[in-house]
Amino acid sequence: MSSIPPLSDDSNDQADQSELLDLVGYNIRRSYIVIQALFDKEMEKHDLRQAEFSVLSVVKGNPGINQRTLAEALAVAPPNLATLLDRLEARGLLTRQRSTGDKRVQHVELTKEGARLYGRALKAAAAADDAAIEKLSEAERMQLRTLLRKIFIE
Amino acid sequence: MSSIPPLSDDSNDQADQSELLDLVGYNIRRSYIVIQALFDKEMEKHDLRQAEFSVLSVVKGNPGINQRTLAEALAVAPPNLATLLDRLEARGLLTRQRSTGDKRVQHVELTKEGARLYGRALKAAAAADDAAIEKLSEAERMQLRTLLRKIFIE
DNA sequence: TATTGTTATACTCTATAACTATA
DNA sequence: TATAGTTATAGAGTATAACAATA
Repeated sequence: MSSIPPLSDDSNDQADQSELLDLVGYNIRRSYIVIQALFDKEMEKHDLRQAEFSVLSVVKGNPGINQRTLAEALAVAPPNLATLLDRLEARGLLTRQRSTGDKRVQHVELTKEGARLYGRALKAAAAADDAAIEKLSEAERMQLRTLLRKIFIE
Repeated sequence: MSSIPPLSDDSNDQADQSELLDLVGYNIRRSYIVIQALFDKEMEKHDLRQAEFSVLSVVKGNPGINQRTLAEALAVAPPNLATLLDRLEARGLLTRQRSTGDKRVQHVELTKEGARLYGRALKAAAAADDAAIEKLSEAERMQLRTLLRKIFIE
């Protein structure tokens, strides 16, 4: 006489999450988790966090940018940008220079060392990016960037 | 004789961030910030955070799911799931029931109140989602979900 | 009065180590 | 020994209030 096994504790089950997957927001969130992990792992080598990398990038592309414009471009709150810049300045990666015109304003620029580090970090960032989207064709990658941009560009 | 104006403090400039925008990861990050803000605002009405909403959703779709499977499905660390469930259970939205087979396992289910709240919250979530992707056609929305899923589905 | 940037601080999210009880 | 779940805690990220200096 065979005994009836206990009800499954669904030990090896995969959960159905179809309602969540219908939401674009949830798909963005999950993708963000994956790409963030890959990015952080690459960036560790250069001792840079995401926000720090993006600061270096925008400062490099906009030498002498002021902090307000920088904070706005990166969607970072001004108090958090201040401490971000403190760290990067202490590491000798950038400089803050008081404006001669409006003395409230500070102009931010990369140092040579900052530009050098950013150059290396950009390659690492591109590598992480590639790893995350390895399953996408070149056309799909372009498409993805375009679609996402419609969400956050005003 | 006209005086020369001081160098621009780029007061109204927009920063060039083309190198960042080439990275899919950065586009995901920025979109995530936008959609998250819309989502949170909608969810406030139901006193639910993102992680709490996703727990309710997966439990509703998988009644009796155990915590390990739930944690894995949502990419939430077990200790954080435990405190998440504490709060939801204290609010009477779900129950944890010790398995009769394996007494280490707990089975999670929504209460009637939990199911009711989730029903309302899902509508709010869909509204936030729609607001974020209002510029996308139906075909583009589908496309976006498909592309993103290729990043985080193993 | 408004703006740029700072300091201090609090809150949330996420991650890890150490534990329990069961298997 | 390994697994399910918990507790405690630390860290990072983000947000707000109050301030100083300048416009």
